[in-house]
Order: sequence, then C-alpha cells, then structure tokens
Amino acid sequence: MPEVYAIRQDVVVPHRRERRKDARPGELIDAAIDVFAERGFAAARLDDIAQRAGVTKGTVYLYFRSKEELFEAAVRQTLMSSIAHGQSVLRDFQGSTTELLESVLRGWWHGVVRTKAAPLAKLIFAEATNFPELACFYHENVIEPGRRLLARILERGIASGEFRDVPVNHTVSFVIAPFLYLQFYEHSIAVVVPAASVETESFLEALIDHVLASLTIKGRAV
Amino acid sequence: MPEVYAIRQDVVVPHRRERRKDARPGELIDAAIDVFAERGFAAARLDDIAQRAGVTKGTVYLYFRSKEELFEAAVRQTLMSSIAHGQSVLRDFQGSTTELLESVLRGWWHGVVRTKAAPLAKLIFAEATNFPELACFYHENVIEPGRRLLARILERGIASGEFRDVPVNHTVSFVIAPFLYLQFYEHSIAVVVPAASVETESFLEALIDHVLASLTIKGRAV
DNA sequence: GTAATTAATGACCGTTAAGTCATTAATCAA
DNA sequence: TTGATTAATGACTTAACGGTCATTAATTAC
Repeated sequence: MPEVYAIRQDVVVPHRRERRKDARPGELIDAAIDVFAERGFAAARLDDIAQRAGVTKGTVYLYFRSKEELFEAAVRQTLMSSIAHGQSVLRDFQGSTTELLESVLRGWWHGVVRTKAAPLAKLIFAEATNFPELACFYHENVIEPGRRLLARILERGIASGEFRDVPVNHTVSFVIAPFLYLQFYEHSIAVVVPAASVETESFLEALIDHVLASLTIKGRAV
Repeated sequence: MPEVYAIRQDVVVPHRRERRKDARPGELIDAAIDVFAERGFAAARLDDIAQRAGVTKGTVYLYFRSKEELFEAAVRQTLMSSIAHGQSVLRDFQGSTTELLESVLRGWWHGVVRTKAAPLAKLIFAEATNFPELACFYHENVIEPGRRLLARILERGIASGEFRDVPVNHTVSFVIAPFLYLQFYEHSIAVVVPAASVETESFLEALIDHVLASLTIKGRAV
C-alpha cells in the first residue's frame, strides 16, 4: 500500500492520522476560505479543502454538517469583526465627520479589502441566486450592517453642515462600490490578465479624495 | 408514444420537430443569455437552454461546438455594439465635456445596465478564475475598450479646464464601479431579498450629480 | 500491557450534467 | 410518389463531486 501524503500550504508533508480535535475546525475554515476564494462556492471541492487542511473529506463532516455550514463559518470568522469594529469607531468618535469617514474607510481597507477574505464578497454576489440561504445570511450580517454604518456617518456630516445634502442611500452605494470593484477585479480578471491589474497603493488615497471632493462643501454653498 | 412538448418564453407549445436551420442560432443565443444570467456559466444547463429555445440538447451541438462558444456568442451579441456606440459618441461630440460625460453615462445606462445582458458582467467576474479563456475574451473586448473610452473623456475635461486634475485611471474605476455595483446587486442579493433592492429610478441622476460634484471645479480653484 | 474510546479514513453511493451518436422524420428533388 | 438528404432527437456514456458509513488506528484509562 503506498504512503499517504497531505498538502498543506504548498508544502507536501507525510501524513499519519494525527488526532487534533481542537485545531481542526480552525484549520478547515482557513483552508475553506482559500478554496472558496479561488473557485467560488459551487466549484470548491470538499476534497480540496480537506487536502489543504491536511485531512480527508470524511473528517470535514465530523466538524461541519455541510458545505454551506462551512462557508458560513468562514464568513463569520472573517467579516463579522470588521463590521463590529467600524460600529465601535462610529460610537466613540470625537472630531469632524470628514475625519470619521476617512478613518472608517481606512479601517475597511486594511480589515477587509487587503485580506484574503476579500474574494468572499464576489462569491456571494455571483452565486446568490443559486444559494439563496447564503445570500440571506450575508445580506443580514454583512451588507445591511455595513450600509447602515456608512449611512449614519453621512447623516452626521449632513447634519453638522460639513457635507452637501446628498441622497444618503445612493451615496452609500457610490462609496462602497469602488471597494467592491477593486475586490472583484483583483481576484478575477487581474488574476488571469495580470497586465490589467490596478495600481493598488494609491487607490485608497485617490478614493478618499474623490469621495470627499464630492461630499464636502467647498468655496460656495450648494 | 406520448406527444413531445417544448417550453418557449413561459408558454407551453406542442413541438413537432420543426426544421429551422436559419433561426436556430439566434434563438439559442437568446435562450443562453437568459439562462446564463439566471444561473451563471458553470451552473447553466444546456438542457435548460435548449428547452427554452424549443429544441433538445443535441441540437445545441449542431450549432455551437461547446458551452464556452455559446457564451462567447452571447457576449458578442449583447455588449460589443454598446461599446462601439460610445466610441462614436466620443468621436463626434461637440460641446462641453460635462455634457459628453453625462451623455455617455446615460447611453451605458440604457444600453447595458437596464437590459437583460446586465447580469453577464457578474458572471464573468465570478467565474474568471475557473474559465480563464472567457475572462481574457471579456477583458479584451469589453473592459479594456470601455475603460479607454472613459479615460479619454476625463482627459478631455482636464485639458479643457472643466475638471480637476484627478488621477485618470482611478477615477475611471470610481465612475464605473457604481454601475457594476447596481448590476451585481440587482441580479443577486436583491433577487433573493427583495427588500434590499435599490431605488433604480433616481440612481442614474444621483450618480451623475455625485461624479460631476467630484470632478468639476467649483467656487475656488483646486 | 490491554481494553475502551473516538478521530480519521477512504471506498462507496447517488445524482447531475456535458457531450456523443445511432435513429427518426421533415423537407426537397426527381 | 418515392428516394435522398440532413435537421432534430433522446438514450447513452462518462466524469465529477457531495455526502455516508463500516473500518482502522491513535490515544487514554486502568
């Protein structure tokens, strides 16, 4: 009988049925994030996720009831805390709304856009109609809280007279959209056509300038 | 032997092996757009596409060599002419760049965002890494020409002194992103969570206001 | 050392869908 | 009318993958 091998993080290590009940769920979730990010939800193979975590498929089902449950765990681990962090920043912030908005955008940038969880958003949008329960879960726990957070900030700025009296809901979309665009683009087209990739370093600064230029009242009153 | 039926456009019509060599490709492409839009590329079933076109799966392979070839045909039919139209508007336009930009954004809105081809973009971003050839095709024929078109408009406005001296490439992203966001959102989350859908009527006007507020030089020079 | 416990395995099942091809029947030429 | 042509069919092959479960072996208690 040939020896059994497991691939973990691109390194092939001999594998010998280690029993590690406590560490498994976290390792499986990490592996799942990677594979979901690469392939999407439907195309991600549980065999691949298991292999990347150094186990076999059967083991996955010791810790998660189904592929969907594993995916939900991945979303919980990566996106919830970022939202919560933004909410606490809003609650405690002393200072101008311009600074507040900038601070929250930077937080999102480093907490989500520049992490390996970034492709998960793409996946949800892509497969929402095929997996409605996942879409509901994501909408309720990520999109809605995220949008509400931004809306409150805009309202604060309008009330204080710093921002123009823009339609809040649409403006939330206009602020969020470039982030999502970058997330989607960098983990899809840019992977396949590297020449197409965006200058990431300056993206955030340019976006902050763009948003504030549109929102803040300059020179004359509007 | 029971009679055979075919479903076309939600109406069940008795089906009797009509031979219509000339009409088939177009009908198959139309059906394909619908099914790809609903399900995505990988999850779209050729049986469904065939059924919607009033034929059976074998017939699809008389006209298209593979699922991928059928998809490319769908993209060609829906997105190429819109790009070309925008290019001709830019070439012939007499007037301010503000008006030009507004005109091109409105053209895109009615020519792409508000058509049944809108979900195709989502699909490409979602499945690019699984189907690299499709992603290349789309990048080369849709994304690149589209971005170049917008970049030329921004440069025209900066040169004429109408617009601030913004970083062109990033600003292209900021203008495109809200359109894509709406396309993605309305054909994914909003389908599953109807309460989440965006106020579409006023979206375009708000976006134009937002973009021009950011770009145009107001009150004081910047 | 040995028996009991349970983490981990991997062969297996059932389903789904892309693509093939021998058969069938609509159409046309004579 | 009839024979030739070919559009259309749908049963079949093949492959992939989610999920199951009887078996195996690492670990622990005694």
